[in-house]
Order: sequence, then C-alpha cells, then structure tokens
Amino acid sequence: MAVRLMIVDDHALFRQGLKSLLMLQPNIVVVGEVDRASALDDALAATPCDIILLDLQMERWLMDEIPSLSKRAAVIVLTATESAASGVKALRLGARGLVHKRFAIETLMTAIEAVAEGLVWMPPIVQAEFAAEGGPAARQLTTREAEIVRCVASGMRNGEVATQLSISESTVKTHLNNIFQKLALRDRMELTHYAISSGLVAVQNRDR
Amino acid sequence: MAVRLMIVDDHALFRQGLKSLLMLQPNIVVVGEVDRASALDDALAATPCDIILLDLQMERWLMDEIPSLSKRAAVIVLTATESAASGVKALRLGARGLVHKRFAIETLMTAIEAVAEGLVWMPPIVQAEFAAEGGPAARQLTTREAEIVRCVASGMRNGEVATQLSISESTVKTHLNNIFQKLALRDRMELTHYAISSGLVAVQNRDR
DNA sequence: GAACCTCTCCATCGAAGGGTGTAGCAGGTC
DNA sequence: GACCTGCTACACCCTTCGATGGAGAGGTTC
Repeated sequence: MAVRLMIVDDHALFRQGLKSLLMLQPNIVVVGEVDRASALDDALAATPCDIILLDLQMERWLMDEIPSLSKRAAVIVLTATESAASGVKALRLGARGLVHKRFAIETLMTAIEAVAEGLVWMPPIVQAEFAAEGGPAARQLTTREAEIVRCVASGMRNGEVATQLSISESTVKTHLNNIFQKLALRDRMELTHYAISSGLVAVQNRDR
Repeated sequence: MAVRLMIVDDHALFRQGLKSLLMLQPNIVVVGEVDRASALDDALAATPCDIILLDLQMERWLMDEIPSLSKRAAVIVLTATESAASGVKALRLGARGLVHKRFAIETLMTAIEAVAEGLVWMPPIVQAEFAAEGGPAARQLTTREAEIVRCVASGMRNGEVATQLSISESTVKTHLNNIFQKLALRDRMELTHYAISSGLVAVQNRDR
C-alpha cells in the first residue's frame, strides 16, 4: 500500500524537486502538487490523498485552513524558519507532522511513515516546546489582535489597518495597546521583530 | 558536453530535490552540493564546476563571496524573495544569473543554458530594474547611513540611535530622511522590512 | 443574573516620527 | 580654486503613535 501525497508550496522549484525526490522512494506516490490555497480544494476533490505536505511560509493563507484540511488528509507542515512557535501553532491546529526544510529526505520519510501510521511526528526541540506550553499558559492574543499584529507588523499604519479591517482607527489603537500590554512590547517596531521572529509574518519586501 | 553544476543551499530538502530534478535533465551533471559557505571552498577544490547555484537566502554569508566565486565558476543566484533589489545587487557583484524559486524547472534550465553559453540571464522585471539603476546611478547608502539603518531597523528610537552613535537626534533624522529618499521607503517600518529582507539586520528566533 | 471576555468606539494629550530647507566643515577630485 | 560627497546640525511644521480612562454591545461561564 503506497502512501498518497500532495505537495502544497508556492515555489515550483522546491515543489518539483521534492516530487522528483519522493518518487524515488518506495511506497510513495505523489498524486498532486499545487502552488496556492485556491487550487488545493480542486486537487483534493480530484484525487484523494493520505498526506498533505504543506509549506508553512504560506501560513498567512493556510494556517487557518489546517483544521479543515486535517479532516480530509493528514497534514505535515514543512517549515523554513527555526521558530518553534509557529510550528507548535500548526500542530495545535491539527497538523500531524512538522519537518524542517533543512532536514534530509530520510527524516522527511521517517515523518511520513510515522504520520501514515497514525502517529504525530515533530523534531525533539519542538516536542519540548509543545509540552512546555501546556504549563504557564501565556496570555494568548485573540484572533482580532492577531489580525492587527499581522497588519501592523507588515508595515501598515493604524489608519490603513482600520480601513483594511473596516474598523475605526481608535479601535486599532485600543487593540494595539492591549497587544503591547500582553506581549510586554514597547511599540510597533518591537512588535514587528516579535512577529517576524515567531513566524507570524513573513518578510517580503516590495521592489523598492 | 554536459554542464557541471554545484548546489549551495542550507535546506537539504530543497538541495536534494533540486539535484534529483536536475539529474533528469540531459546535459546536466550535479557534481556537488553543500549546505554552507565554509564547505564550498573544499567542494570547489575537489571538483571543479561550470555553474554554482547559490541560494540568496544565504546572502548574509555569501553575498560578499560572489565576486571571488564568480572567478571560479559562473554563479546563478536562486532567490525566494520578490525583491528585485537584492537580486540586482547580486548581479552587480558578479552573479551571471538570477532565478526565482517559484519558477519552474524549465525556466531554470533556460537560465542555465544561457549562462553556460556566456550570457547573463535574469527575469524581465529585474532586467528593467537593472537597466533603470544604470541611469540614475543607484545611490548606495553611505557607511554612516547603513549604521543608522541597522540601529533603526533593530528597533531603536531616534533618540537611542543618537546616543548610540554619539550624534544629535537631528542628525539621525537627517540621515533617516536621506535614507528614505535613496531607498524610496515610507517610514522606519518599511525600512525594517527592507533591512531584514536584504540581510542588513538579522532577526533571531525567540521561541517564546 | 453576575462576572468576565471580546470587540467596538471615543476624547485627550504628550511623545515620537517625518518633510523640507538651510548650512558649516572635512575630505577628496578636477 | 571650484566642485562634489559625506557627516554633522538646526528650525519649523505637520502627522502618526501610544497612553489613559471611559463606555456600550454581545457573548460565555459559573
């Protein structure tokens, strides 16, 4: 019984490379590859699969999709950042595996096999983090606050955030103050560093 | 005559995948793959090659190496960011090709063939940027301005930067305004994204 | 129903940031 | 000497941000 995989990554070179690498493995069939979230539904409808390999760089679009995705197939998240936080978040949302892109194909295969058997696989470091978070229960941001963080940390001004989210600038300020309180941060600059380092936002700068 | 390639990327999955993908191509031989700058010298000494595929994510370590590398083999830079700026910089430093990771293998092959023939290959958008910068003579940041950028982008306020560099806050503002002008940026938030994405400042992971 | 949380909104005010122009001085080059 | 670049500094003015305190609507929990 071969494991049926689907690859979701917006980098064609990585996607195609991974596919060609996986096809060399026994008991693995890559049944599809898509470059964006909108194509995933169609692909899943066309060809059911056992495991979805999901690029976490796309978390902005897909993090929230993990819960529903995980009902249709086991999700293994591929991440490029060293931050355990975003990986832990993905796992909490229902991902069944977490594999760093710097790992070798052998490690990915181990994870795939484990997940195919119904287990959850993650690197030891993340495992520690995952266990640790059960204790102190740090004050989590609300979903609205998280939205504000994404907007602000990606460079938007308060007024722009307000327009984007269809709320008043006053509300944006209120949220922002609450966020600063919760995370013990000084201003939007520190918030940006926090957001980037913990994988909440990706750095992608425009062509000047 | 096969083209001899060497792959430099710290993500094993990408590296191995790309290798397996390239080995399917005619006239291509992957003679080596390394995960870090320090291993590149040894690899080049052991097995000479025609083209080096270099991950630009590693630019912090390797950008400065491009001039010397390009004497030993043609360098094609693989980049994950959409920013033309860093690509243009790499080309100015001697890279012979620039390929985005979201491109398909066919595009990479086109670039490899072009570079193997002695040409320089880059995406049309970057080509425009490259040409444009030839005119106004892309104004580089001065060393002082770069210092200001590092301070500001790492979260310091103008007053703190002034203290740090032992200059007045007015001077910091002057520098900052000049920097905004040169880089066509709006404010310190955009500057932060620019600095991080182009490797001027690093963001350490905090794993909460 | 009371307590609590979340999201929404407002006013006010001081702090910080940013735009524009101007200018002195040191170091080089033509 | 004339010219240019880079670093320094200031004034003036306006915008944006952040802190504080208050408040109502809707929801959940106990």
